[in-house]
Amino acid sequence: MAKTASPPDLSRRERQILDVLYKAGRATAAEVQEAMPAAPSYSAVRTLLRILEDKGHVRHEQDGTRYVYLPTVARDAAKRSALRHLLNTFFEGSTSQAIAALLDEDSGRLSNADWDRLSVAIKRARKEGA
Amino acid sequence: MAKTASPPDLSRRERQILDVLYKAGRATAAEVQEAMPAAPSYSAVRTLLRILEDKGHVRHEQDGTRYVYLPTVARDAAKRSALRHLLNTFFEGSTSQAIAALLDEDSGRLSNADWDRLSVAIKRARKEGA
DNA sequence: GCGTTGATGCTAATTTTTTGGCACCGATGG
DNA sequence: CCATCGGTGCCAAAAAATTAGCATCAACGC
Repeated sequence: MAKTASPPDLSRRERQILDVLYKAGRATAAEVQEAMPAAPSYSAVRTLLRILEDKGHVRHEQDGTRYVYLPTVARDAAKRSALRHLLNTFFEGSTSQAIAALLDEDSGRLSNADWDRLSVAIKRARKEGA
Repeated sequence: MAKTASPPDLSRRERQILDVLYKAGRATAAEVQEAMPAAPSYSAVRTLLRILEDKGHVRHEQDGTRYVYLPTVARDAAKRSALRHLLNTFFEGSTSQAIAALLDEDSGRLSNADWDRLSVAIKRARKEGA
């Protein structure tokens, strides 16, 4: 079972950092710090990043002098895992309930193109599933 | 701003407990313990529940001799908040992307009734939104 | 060549979490 | 009435997370 963005085994700060990385895709320690809520010191952030790297949640690439950090678990896998967790916690595992909630949430902000894309996706998914 | 099921300010155990409570709706300390991943001692769980109560995330009702715990923030609000967080972290805030992911996730498990309900929900949402 | 800047590695100290233990209390039933 | 059972409250110890400091090193500009 892969790690996720909100697995039950990460500390508060670790989670925050991973969230930032998933959102940004990749970031330096400084960038992570900026993006963090109630950010701690730069030094603290770096330490956390190193810890996350130890645990295997994060890796880094060298970019000139500095490091750029990335999540190890593919965004996509993390995404799925997070979705599943949310589904189980709040939607009794029901996909359709979740979709309904999403629609309810901000139907107003969807463009016509969005709606069309959605209709298509649904038709396609329905066929595939059957 | 209300608290959610995965707010950046809860500790690991606190989050786990809150997740359990949101999923179950209400539960005694013992039930919470059972439902927890890698559960600690009963005593530890009770302490955490008391802490969560202090912080205002949880309240309890008396049921005969014992306590039954409930989240203070309505399930619905927590749900929304968690959704929004997920959207921002993994879907660039895009509702339609998220829905697409949900459909992709397990289209196979949706019944015809589910699909129909979904279609209706979408049509309705589209009208309302415009 | 040399100081300054901006990064890193490591480590120690602090703070928070997490845990379990123990005393107490009401209900139950022998 | 007393012992037991299942719960609670409080507290202190242990473990983990969080934080910051300091030494070091490469690149850059003067």
